[in-house]
Amino acid sequence: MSSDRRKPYPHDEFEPRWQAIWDAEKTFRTAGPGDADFDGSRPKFYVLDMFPYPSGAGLHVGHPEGYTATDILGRTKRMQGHNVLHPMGWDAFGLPAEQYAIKTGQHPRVTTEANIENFRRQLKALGFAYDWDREVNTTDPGYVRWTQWIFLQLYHSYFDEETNKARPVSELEAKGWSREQINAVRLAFVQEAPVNWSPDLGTVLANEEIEEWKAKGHTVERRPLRQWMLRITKYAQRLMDELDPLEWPEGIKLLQKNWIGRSEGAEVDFDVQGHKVTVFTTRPDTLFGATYMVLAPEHSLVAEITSADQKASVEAYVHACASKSDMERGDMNKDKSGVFTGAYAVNPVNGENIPVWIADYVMMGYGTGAIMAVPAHDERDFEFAKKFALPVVQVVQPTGDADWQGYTDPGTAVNSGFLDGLPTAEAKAKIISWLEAKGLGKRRIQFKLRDWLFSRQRYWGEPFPIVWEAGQHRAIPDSELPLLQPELEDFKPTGDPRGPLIKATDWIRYTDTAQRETNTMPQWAGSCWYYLRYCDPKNSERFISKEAEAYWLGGSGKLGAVDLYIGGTEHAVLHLLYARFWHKVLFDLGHLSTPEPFQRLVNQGMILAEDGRKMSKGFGNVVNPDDVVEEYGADSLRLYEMYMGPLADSKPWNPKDVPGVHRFLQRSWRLAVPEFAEHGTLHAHLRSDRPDDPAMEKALHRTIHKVDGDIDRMAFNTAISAMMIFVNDATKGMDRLSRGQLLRFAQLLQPFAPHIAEELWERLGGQGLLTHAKWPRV
RNA sequence: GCCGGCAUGGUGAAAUGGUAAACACAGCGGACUUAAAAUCCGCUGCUCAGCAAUGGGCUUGUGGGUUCGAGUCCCACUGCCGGCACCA
Repeated sequence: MSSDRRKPYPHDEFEPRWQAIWDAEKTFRTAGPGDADFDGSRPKFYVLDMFPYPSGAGLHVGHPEGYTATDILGRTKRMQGHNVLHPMGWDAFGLPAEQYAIKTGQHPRVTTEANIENFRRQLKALGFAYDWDREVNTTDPGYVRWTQWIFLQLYHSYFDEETNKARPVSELEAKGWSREQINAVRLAFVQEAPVNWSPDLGTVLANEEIEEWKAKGHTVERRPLRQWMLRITKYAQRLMDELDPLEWPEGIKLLQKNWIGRSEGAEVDFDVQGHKVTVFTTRPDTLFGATYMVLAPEHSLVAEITSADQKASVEAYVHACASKSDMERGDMNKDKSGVFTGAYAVNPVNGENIPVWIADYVMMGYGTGAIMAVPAHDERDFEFAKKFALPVVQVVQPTGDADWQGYTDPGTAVNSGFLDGLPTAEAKAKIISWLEAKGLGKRRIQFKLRDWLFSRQRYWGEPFPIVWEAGQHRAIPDSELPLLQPELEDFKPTGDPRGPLIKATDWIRYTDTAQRETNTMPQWAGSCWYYLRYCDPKNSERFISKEAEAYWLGGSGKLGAVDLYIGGTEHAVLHLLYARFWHKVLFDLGHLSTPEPFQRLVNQGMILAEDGRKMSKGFGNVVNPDDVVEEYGADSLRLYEMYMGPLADSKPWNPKDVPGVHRFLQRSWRLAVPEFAEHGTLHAHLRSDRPDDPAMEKALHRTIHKVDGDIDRMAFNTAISAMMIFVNDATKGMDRLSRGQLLRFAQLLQPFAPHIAEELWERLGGQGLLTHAKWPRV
C-alpha cells in the first residue's frame, strides 16, 4: 500500500467493532423497576417502532426509516438524562411461513427462526440502540401464554352499559344469569358468521385477501361458519371520543372515525302483514316520503312474507346473492337490482301501504338490514325507484333553487303533515318525539364498525384456550397456558372448515367427552399488546408487573401509555384500532392505568423506488439495505434516509444522493484525522487543549441550537444540513478547531451517525462511551 | 361518488406572514495528477441587454381574495397520491 494514498474513512473497520462492543457491554440495556441499577427519579421516554413481520425477503429500506427516526430521538433523550425504553421484536405468526410449510413440509417455526436471525443481524448492523434483552417474539411460548390469557380476559368479561366499561362475567353469575344469557354478552363470543371460504385453500380469507387468491386461480365463496368474534362494537363510542385528545395526525384520526362511522338517526317500526319490521334511518324527517321498503336478501322475514306468486323469483334472487362476496356486490355498484316480495308494509305515519322489495343494495350487517326508501331524497333509492318505476314523493323543499328530485341536503319539510314548514333538524327532533310517544320507534345511534371476526382456520397462530363439551364452550384454566399448537408433519389443508388442527386427534381430545377448539387467532392478536410486554418481557407471573406498568406506561398524567409510536400508515385503521380496543378492556379490568395505548403517533412516508413506483420484486427495483451498508456503511444509510426529506413524506430513493451524505461523514472524519495519517493519528492541533476560537465557537453554538430544535420537531433533514454547514465551515478553518469543539460536534452527531461519532469521541479522548455522554448545551 | 393529503429549479428539498430556492444531487469550469479515480476550489432558477464587470424583468400548479407585505392565510379550479366505497 502506497503511503501517499488517501486513507478512506474506515467505516467497514469501526462500525462492526462498535456494534460488537455495544452488544458485549449491553450498552443500550434499559434498567426498569426491580433492577438494581434502576433510577426511578429520572423521567421516562418510551419510544416505539412498529415491529416487523420477519419475512424471508429480509429488511426493506422502508424499515430503517422509522427505526432511525426513533433511534435519533431515543439516543438524544438518553443523553438528556431520560430512562429510554426503545425495544424491538417480531410479529412472527403469519401466513407466508405456513404456506412455505405446506409446500415443503418445513415446520413454520424453523422458517420463522431463520428469518428472525437474519432480521436481527440486519438491524444490529445498523447500530440501533435497542435493548435486545427486551426482544419479544409473538410465537414464543412465554408470549403466547399471555396472548391467550388476554383472550380469556375478554372471554370472561362483558360490557356493562351502565358504566360503559368491561366487567367480569362472574358478577352476572352472582346475579343468577344463565349460561346462555352470559354467552350472549361475553366480549369474546361464538357466532355463525358468513365468511370468505376457499375450498381449495382450505381456509377462510380476509376481505382484502380475496382478490389476490382469486387471481392465482383459487375459488372463494361466502359460507356461514361458526366463528369466534370480539365485541369491539361496544367500544365504538369510546374509540371515537378518546381519539380527540391524542397527539395523532388529524388524517389518521379521521380515517379511524370514518371506519367507526357514527350516524345519528332513528329506528322506525313498520307493520308488514302482522310482522314488525324495524328500519334504521338518519332522515326520520322524510318518513312521509317513504314510498317503498327494502329488506336485505338475508333478512330473516323474507321467506315468511313473500307471496306465493313471487316465491320463485325471490328465492332465485336470494340464492344469487348468497354466493357473492361483499366485494362482488360492490362491483354491481352502477346497476341496481332487486325483486318485489309481493308483501306490503304500512307506513306508520300516514297508514299508506307501500310495497316491500328485497335488494342487495341493502346490507344485513348494518342497521337492521331493512330500510324505508325515500326516493325523492336519497340517491340510491332514487336510482332504484327510477329503474323499477316506483313512486317518488317530495317531502323536503330545497334551500335555494335546487331540483327537489334527488335532493339529499337539509331543507324544509313539505307534504309531511304536522312536520310541514320545519327545517330538517327540527323536523327530525319532532318526528322522533312523535314516534317515541306512540311506541313506533326511537332515537338511535348506529355505527359502521362491525364486531371483529377473530378466528382463523390456520396452523401457525395461537390456538384458542377453549374446549367444547356437549355443544358448550368453556375456558381452560390459566394453569394450562400456554396452549401450543400440536406438532404436525403435514400442513396441507384438509378441506375441513375447522382448519388444519383437526388432524391432531390426540391434541384435540381434552377428556373423553371434551374436545379442543381447533381455530387459531389472527396475526393481529400478538401485535395488539406487544408494546406492553416490552416493559417486562420475562415476567412469568403476570403479562406485565404492576411496577413496570406504572413506571413505563402510567404516571405521566397523559391519556396514552407509549410516549411516541412511529410507523407506516398501512396500520392506520386495523392494528391501531384493535390495539386500542384491547388496551381499553385491560384498562377497564384494572390491569392498566391509562385508557389509551399510544399518546403520540407519527407516520413515516413511504420510500419509493428510483422510478417513483413502489419497490417490488416484480418491478425489480428493490434496494437492499445490506448492499448500502456494504458500500457506504450503516451511518451513511441512516443519514441518507433521514436526509431525503421530511419523515412523513413519501420520497423516491436516489442512489446518487447516498454518496452525498457519505462525503459529509468523510469530511467530518477528516476534521479529526489527517488525510495521509497512519491509523489512529490526529491532527497536531487536536493533540492538546487550547482556547476555543470565538468564530468557530459561534458557528458551533448556532449548529447545536439548530440541531436541538430540529430534533424536537423531528426535522431531521434540516438538522443534518445544519451539521453539513458546520463541517463545511470548519473544513475551511480547520486549524482553528479545538479538541473540545470537535468533541461537542461528535455528541451532536451521535444520534444520527453513532458509529463514526463514537469512534471520533474515543480517538479525541472523550470520557467513557459517547452513548452515555451528556447532550451538548448552547 | 365521498373523505383526506400534496403541488417550489434539471432532481431530493429549504423557508415563526418579511431578501424564494439553505443543504445536497446532477451539470459546467478550474486545481492536484503522466492519466484516471478520489479530493479540494468556483459557478449553477428562468429570461433580456452587454465583450465584460454589471444591470433590468419574471418566478412557488391555475384564477381570484385578505394584507404594507403571501410559497405560507381564505375561496374556486386543475392535476397527482392515499383511504372509504350502495353504511340508509
